[in-house]
Amino acid sequence: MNDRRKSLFVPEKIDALRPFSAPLLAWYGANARRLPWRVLPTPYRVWVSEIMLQQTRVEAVVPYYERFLAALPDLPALARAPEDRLLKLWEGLGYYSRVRNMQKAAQAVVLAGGTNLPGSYEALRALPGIGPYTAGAVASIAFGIPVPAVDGNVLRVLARLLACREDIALPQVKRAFEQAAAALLLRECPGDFNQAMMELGATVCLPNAAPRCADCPVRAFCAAARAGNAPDYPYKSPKKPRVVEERTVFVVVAEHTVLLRRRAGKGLLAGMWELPNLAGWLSAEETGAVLAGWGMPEAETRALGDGKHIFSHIEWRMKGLLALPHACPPVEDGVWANAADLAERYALPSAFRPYARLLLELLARDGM
DNA sequence: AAGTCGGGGGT
DNA sequence: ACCCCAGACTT
Repeated sequence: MNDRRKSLFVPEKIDALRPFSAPLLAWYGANARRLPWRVLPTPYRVWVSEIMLQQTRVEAVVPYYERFLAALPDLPALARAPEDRLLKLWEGLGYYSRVRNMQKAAQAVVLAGGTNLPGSYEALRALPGIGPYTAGAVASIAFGIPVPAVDGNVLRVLARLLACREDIALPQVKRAFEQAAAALLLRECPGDFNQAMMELGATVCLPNAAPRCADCPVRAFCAAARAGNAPDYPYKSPKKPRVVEERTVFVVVAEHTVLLRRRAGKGLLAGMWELPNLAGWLSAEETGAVLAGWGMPEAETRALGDGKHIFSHIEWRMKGLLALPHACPPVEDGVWANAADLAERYALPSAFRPYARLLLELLARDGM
C-alpha cells in the first residue's frame, strides 16, 4: 500500500496538534449556539437536523426543523407520512431527495421491526441518505460513539491548522482529513468535539477572506495563522460554469385556480409541482399552439416580466406568459389549484417565486 | 473522479 | 459575480 493517505499528514504533526482540543472544548462550552436539535439530542432529532443541514445553513434550517418535528415527531410517523406531505414540509429547502431517502431509511427501520435508528456507525451508514459525514455526526452526537464527522467546516479548519494545500474536493484528500480527524477526536466526548470543530468553522474560522483569527481559541496551534495566510486555505479546484437555459413559464389562471403540472419522478425537482414551462423563449405562434394543445385555444395572453433562478449547475432565464382561458380543461399531469391548495397541498419549488406574488393576486381577484 | 441535485446569504 | 454551505448518490 503506497497510497497518499500515509504521506499526506505526518503523524508527528497530528500529535503536535492534539493539545488544541482542550481550549477548543472550553470555547465550545462557552460559545455554542443554542440550536433546537441541541436541546434534546435524541437519535431521531439529531438525524433530522443532520439531513436538513446537508449543504444548508443553520439559519435556513431552524424554521423547517421546528415545523417538521411538530408534524412528524418520531421515526414511525415519518415512515408512514404521505410523500406529498413530506415534500410540502421540505418545500423551499432544496435537495428534495434528502427527505425521500430519509423516509426510505425510516421505512427500512420499521420494516425490520424497529422504532428508532440503529446505534452503530456501520448500520447508520447503510441507510439511504446517510453518508460518511451524517453517519459520523449521528453516531457521535446521539450515541456517543467515537467516530469523526467531517463536513466542509472541519475540512477548512483542519486545512488551516495543518496548512495543507491539497485539493479538498478530491475524495482521496477528504479521506485523509477523516483519518486526521479520527486521530484528533476526543474519545470521551466525541459529539461535543465534532460539534466544536464545526462550530468553530461556522462562526470563527470562516471561509474565503473572512476568518476571524483574533477570536480563535486555537490560533496558537494554527499553521496558517502563524504564516498569516489563513484566507488562502483550503485549496479547492475550480468548478465548472453553470449552463444557462432559457425557459417560458406559463401562468394559466381561470376560475380562481392556476394550472400546475407535476414534474417527472427523476431528475431536477423530481416529483415537485410547477408552473408549466418549456425550454426556449417561445414566440406568440408557439405559445398559441401550446395553449391549443392544452385545450384552451381561446385563452387571452399577456407577456409577464423576466425571472431568473440559479440552481447549482443550471441557471434558468425565464420569460413569463399569462394566459386566461374561459374554463379549466383537464391537462395531462396537471391540476387546477386554488389558493388554499397552493398553501396546503402542492409543493412548488422556489424557482417559480418570480411569478408567485402575481399568481396569488390573480387567484384572489374577481373575474379570474 | 466527475456529474447531479436547491436554495439562499455573504462578500 | 462568485463563494459555499453540518453532503449523498449515480454514473
